[in-house]
Amino acid sequence: MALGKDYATQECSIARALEVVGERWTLLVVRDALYGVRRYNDFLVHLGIPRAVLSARLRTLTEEGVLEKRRYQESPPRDEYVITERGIELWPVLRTLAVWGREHLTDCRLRYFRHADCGTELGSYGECPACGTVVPVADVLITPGPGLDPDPADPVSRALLKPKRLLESLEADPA
Amino acid sequence: MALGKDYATQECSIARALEVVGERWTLLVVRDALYGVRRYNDFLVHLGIPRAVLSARLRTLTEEGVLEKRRYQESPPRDEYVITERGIELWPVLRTLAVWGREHLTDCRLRYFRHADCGTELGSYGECPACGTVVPVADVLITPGPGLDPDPADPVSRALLKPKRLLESLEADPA
DNA sequence: CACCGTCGGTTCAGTCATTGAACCCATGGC
DNA sequence: GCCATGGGTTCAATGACTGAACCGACGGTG
Repeated sequence: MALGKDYATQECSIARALEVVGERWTLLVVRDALYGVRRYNDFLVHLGIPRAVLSARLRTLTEEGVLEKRRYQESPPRDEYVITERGIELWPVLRTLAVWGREHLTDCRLRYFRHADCGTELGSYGECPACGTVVPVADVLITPGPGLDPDPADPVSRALLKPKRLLESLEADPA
Repeated sequence: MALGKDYATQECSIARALEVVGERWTLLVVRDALYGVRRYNDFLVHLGIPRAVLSARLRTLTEEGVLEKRRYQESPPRDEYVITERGIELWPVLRTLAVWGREHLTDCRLRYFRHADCGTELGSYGECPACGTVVPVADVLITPGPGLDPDPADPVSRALLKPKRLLESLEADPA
């Protein structure tokens, strides 16, 4: 957080969590990482975030163990940021935020989260109403809704127009 | 949010939600409101937040329909801020944040959330494992854990040392 | 070899939010 | 008359965010 350091006096696991993921942009970076975004430039164009802020967020998220920086080619040296187990466990937070935002703030469906096995839309508690089970993150299928711009400018948004599973690396061809 | 306005380009209900509750302190104000805090001064001492920021947060949360400002006595005029249905629906977000913070960031249990009817601690999905039902917010009992300071300085923290239901107005006698 | 483009950054000046302290005002109690 | 309480506002200083510019390592092209 770091305006006046942190939520100093708060004995509360919510406050502790917000010290890590409560800064501006941070949860959107985690969202993108869950969506399969891994490369600096993809975060950059998809979020429209200043480079300095992105660098700072990637660094602290890596230090906190939410992302892992991984060399994926040697020449030229290139790193990607992959979400860790600790980051994956933030999915319920993002899912519940999405539910709240959808119910109260948007008038048109932007995305659906579905159970990949059967295509049913997830219920409010992250369960599959058809199968009656809680759906693991890797089995969540994200599909576009009617409210989404059908021809977005950046390649990451274009790649997200196709249904895909969470966590699966996103291939954004710049075409 | 309002550093550079908002998350302008994001077509995403998570981003919309964060525009409303993503600013520093905002989710902690909502947490306190769910815990039963209603009065300006109680928020102030419990959060240790600058007065100007608290006033700003209470105003925007009221404008967004998360809190409702209500006159509770006429002379001298006194208002309280009561959480609305829209605010209550943020409970899953705060609960999942608390679960994540507890799992990854704290080494000692600070608070328990229990089903008031049977005393069982809530499961990861907000359900009562004993009764097999999702527990409504008003039936969540919040009880202190071993990691909590047994003799806190401010009256709100002292009032929260006793088990109480969420939403129920908190009586913080200044004693 | 010269030149250009890409990726993943850092640096920097300007703007805007946050902080903490001080001040304010209406009312009530002594 | 005087102080206390609740609920604020104002203000200077600090520090985070923004956007643009710059940079270095490489690869590809002519």
